Amino acid sequence: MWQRAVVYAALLAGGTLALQWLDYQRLARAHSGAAYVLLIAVAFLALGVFLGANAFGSPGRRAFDGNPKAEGALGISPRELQVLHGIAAGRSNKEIAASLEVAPNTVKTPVARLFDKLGAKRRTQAISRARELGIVP
Amino acid sequence: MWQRAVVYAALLAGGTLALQWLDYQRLARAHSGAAYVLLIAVAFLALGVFLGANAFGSPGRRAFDGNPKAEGALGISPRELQVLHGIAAGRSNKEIAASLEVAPNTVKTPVARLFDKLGAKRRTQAISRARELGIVP
DNA sequence: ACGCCAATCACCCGAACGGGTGATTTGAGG
DNA sequence: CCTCAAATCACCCGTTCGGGTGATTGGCGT
Repeated sequence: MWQRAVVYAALLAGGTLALQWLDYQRLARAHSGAAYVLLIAVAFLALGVFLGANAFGSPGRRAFDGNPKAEGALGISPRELQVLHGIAAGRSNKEIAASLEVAPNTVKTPVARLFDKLGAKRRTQAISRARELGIVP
Repeated sequence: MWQRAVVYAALLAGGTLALQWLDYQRLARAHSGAAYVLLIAVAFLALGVFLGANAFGSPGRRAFDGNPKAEGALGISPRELQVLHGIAAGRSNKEIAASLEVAPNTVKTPVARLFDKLGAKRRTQAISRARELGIVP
């Protein structure tokens, strides 16, 4: 995205300089200079708006892909992540176990380990922590 | 915010035109015109970036103000909302009761009513539903 | 006046959870 | 080979939660 914007900027700047050079003789006459400068200003304003919106805007529109850094730092395993998403979706251990096709007792182990890793005492706190860390949306 | 940007734009445009007019004589000489045009272009590019970022960017930076429509439609009372925020923050009934300065038994009533209104069977599900509805961030 | 609703609170009891014990299996790495 | 960690699972037992019962009070609308 930044590469594309840089290309656009280079093209526009290059075009501007080229026109400047070719029209240098005309620029010295009448009032055409003021209109020309305004045209440049408007063009660059539009480019700036485009760049600003794309560079700084709409982070929410990107697909959520978790926070692999935090997951790695906390040592969250793939299974723990699966269980965490089940918890955050509002499901009980029993329901999570059913969807993972394991016994309910089995779910309790990654749950307990998630609590340790997230510093949580209960499910709701684990969700809250995971959201702060960007691990769940 | 838009008003401020418009003021900035008007000032910059006005300043540009004033300089244009005052320097019209100088513009007809040497290469100073190319440098001048580039200066204008850069200034408007910066303004554009600023406008773009603020107009289209960072929706997350706005203060979260809930979803009063959904709250009203579901009939969620101010107390219930307080309790919901406590739940979403990962707190136990006991902790929520302490912060609201009521008995733990008292918290259970709005909790139960939130579950009814959100169609939830447990706290985690209530959080999930409330987030879907935009009631909690 | 009455009815409704929210808020407060107590209590009963079952379910789910969560901390703890333990066991086994598997796979990766040294 | 050994060690370690993850995953699987069972069980014990205490805590929290949640559905239910009930009561009282206060505010608002009819």
